[in-house]
Amino acid sequence: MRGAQRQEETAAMLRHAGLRPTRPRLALAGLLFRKEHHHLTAETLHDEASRAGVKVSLATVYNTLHQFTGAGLLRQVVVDAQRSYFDTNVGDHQHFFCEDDGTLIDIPGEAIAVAGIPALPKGMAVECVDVVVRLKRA
Amino acid sequence: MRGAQRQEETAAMLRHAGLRPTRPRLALAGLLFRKEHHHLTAETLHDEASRAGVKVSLATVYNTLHQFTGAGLLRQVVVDAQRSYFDTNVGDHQHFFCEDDGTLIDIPGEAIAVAGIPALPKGMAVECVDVVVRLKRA
DNA sequence: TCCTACTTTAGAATAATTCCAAAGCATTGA
DNA sequence: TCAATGCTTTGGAATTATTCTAAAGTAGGA
Repeated sequence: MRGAQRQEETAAMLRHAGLRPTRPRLALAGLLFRKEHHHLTAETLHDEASRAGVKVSLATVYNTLHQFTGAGLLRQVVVDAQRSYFDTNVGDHQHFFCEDDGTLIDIPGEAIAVAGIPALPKGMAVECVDVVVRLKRA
Repeated sequence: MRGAQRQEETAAMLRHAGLRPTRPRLALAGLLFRKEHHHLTAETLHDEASRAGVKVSLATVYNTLHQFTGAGLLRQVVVDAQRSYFDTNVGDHQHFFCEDDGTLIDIPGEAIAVAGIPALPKGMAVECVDVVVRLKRA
């Protein structure tokens, strides 16, 4: 049975991340990682779950997204003061952001390069470098 | 009288930006541009105004910050889903962001460089490129 | 199976920001 | 200079996204 096997793989991934493979986490992970990379918000994932017949509270969706982000399974992209996206692609890459429709588009990590970051303040370490190229209709 | 002259300069700046030099706008501009560049939030500017004896509503602070940003007098820096800063430095530069204390530190534009931005989606133009180097205590 | 600690949940609470309709001014032309 | 006109400001309510809370549920080990 395919579904069962995938579920077991997902459970292993969660355990590996130090998270118990609970029903909500398995369901959300299933929705998040079933297909190619994409960008989503807590709200859209919650809706998607509802549509898929999975009943999880919005609070759980937020908890799960943050836990997954902390575990390196997701990446959070802040583009706007009122909207924050989660990206299932945690590889090296950056984003275009269309201000008109709020869409995110990936920029491959091989393409883009940031050079010349100055010496860091004492005792600090770089966690990540986020580049957002903001676009608007010409 | 120095104050009066500066006020007139500020008024000219606002008119040039297509904004009527009203009392609230003159007062806030005075606070914003009186000293070297800095980073602030609507809340901190509102507090600063109160302390300076200027009575403006928070709504007006928000309006004014957005109008100034639209006019190119300020730049908005989004670092966090719940906090957005305004920067009085609209010149070419980027930022370090200390996740621990929520501080912003400038990175001079001469220092940092972003290369390899791919072809833009049809009909789109780059509005700006924002780089945030996220730091945490080592 | 039972225990314990980790999770989920619904709904309240928070925080930042925007909306609203009424009252207040800056500007312009007579 | 003065009034008419339309842009502005205001306080408070409304909105939105997110987090908190306390109680009920569940996974995993002994």
